[in-house]
Amino acid sequence: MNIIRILAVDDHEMTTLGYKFILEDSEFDGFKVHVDTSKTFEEASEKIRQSVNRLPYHIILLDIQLSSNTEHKEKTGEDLGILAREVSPESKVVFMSSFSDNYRINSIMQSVDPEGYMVKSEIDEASLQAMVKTVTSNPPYYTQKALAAIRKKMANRINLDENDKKILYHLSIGTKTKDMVNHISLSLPTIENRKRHIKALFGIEKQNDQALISEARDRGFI
Amino acid sequence: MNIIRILAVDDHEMTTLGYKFILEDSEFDGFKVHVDTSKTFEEASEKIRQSVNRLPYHIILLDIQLSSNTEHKEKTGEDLGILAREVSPESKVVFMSSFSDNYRINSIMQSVDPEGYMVKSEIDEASLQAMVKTVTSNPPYYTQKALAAIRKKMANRINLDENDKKILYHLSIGTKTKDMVNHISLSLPTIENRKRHIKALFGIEKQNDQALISEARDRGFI
DNA sequence: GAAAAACCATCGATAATATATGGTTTTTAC
DNA sequence: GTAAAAACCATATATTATCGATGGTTTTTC
Repeated sequence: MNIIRILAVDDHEMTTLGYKFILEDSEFDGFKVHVDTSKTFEEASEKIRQSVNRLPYHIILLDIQLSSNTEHKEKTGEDLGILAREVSPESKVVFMSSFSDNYRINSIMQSVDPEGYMVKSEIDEASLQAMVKTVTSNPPYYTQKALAAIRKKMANRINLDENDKKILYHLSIGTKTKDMVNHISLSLPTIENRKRHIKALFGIEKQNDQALISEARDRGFI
Repeated sequence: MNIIRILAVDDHEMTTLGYKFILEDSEFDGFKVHVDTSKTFEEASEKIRQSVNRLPYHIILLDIQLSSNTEHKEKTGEDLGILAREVSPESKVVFMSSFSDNYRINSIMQSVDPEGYMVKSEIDEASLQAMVKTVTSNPPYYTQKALAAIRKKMANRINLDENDKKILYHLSIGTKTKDMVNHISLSLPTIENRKRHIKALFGIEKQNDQALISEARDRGFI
């Protein structure tokens, strides 16, 4: 009987234990599952590094929000995914996240391109089992909310460049326009100009920022 | 018992009859299914137009390749999808296509943004039933091959404009560079320049067109 | 090996973008 | 309500990117 080795990373131990108990008790065709767990970025990256010398993990399950030992640098599950791709390219990466917003999902789809993305509210025994089967045999596996976000993005004809997306992102988290110059390498008038330009693209000229944010969210940018 | 009204459009009658027999014989929770069929663009568009005056179709299943009565204008399932969106916006649109190439799927995701996309080789009784359930309650529904194409596209950081995509498309169907001026409103030197530029973006400078095509296919553009 | 096509480099023209400046309108905070 | 802050807008200039013309070299194709 083959063994599928899984590493589950989440700062809430109950969550990873849930995955472990469900998956190790499940019946699969032709294989059994073994689940390791980690609670921090450092612990998980160490386990991934060590695993590649012996038997790499088949699947790595990652929460996005991770509490870190070394508080000064905030490392997320996304960083862990990027690291996993580098040191353990054979492993399938699956995100298990509370986030179902477009910006996050789009970002992860580009930086990691994971074999799976599950929104936590949609995870249950059946979907966990289906995820393992699909990811090992015929990826990808996305739950419905992740799919809906992906669909929104795909349906979009408008393609904004990196700076435009940054502007929208900062707007959405409440950064003041005049402070954006500290995060984006553009001058203030240019940022104002681009905002006006994006509004025109969205067909919401002469309206305030709230309209812009809500339209951008609707179109899957944030 | 509620009735879910479906219109299935395919120029091969056997195919639509297959959908009809399977779905009308299926057991669903709380509803039954009735399937109308059409073989041509004209017949289907007429049925859709008439339906909105009485009871619009809940779901419209569209093949992409359609033979047309009036041979002079080639109307495809994609055009029918666009038309359906206009005249019957309540209806869910699902493509049932042999095409699983990225260019086609991307194009349809942008022009129609369908609630479902099924690659024909992946259609069976179970997936048909799952599609109807998902599309009516919580869209979208994509089969694995469609999902794989969508994933490829999403993972792409590079965004090419319409002209670039046209160039790649024409390359892929064997159009000669010097003939592209007839299909794209750019001069020959500009097209050559853009090809060089795209190659640079893809990291395949100083290589021939075959490499460009294969890289573009790999990245989900064609 | 000759013709066709693709490829490349340079250059002037054009269009898009960035930024500085100075102003008006709207929000926000007290 | 009012003063300060922020957002918004218009104009002008500089910079950059893109286009397309020309003429050449290299590679394919038959």
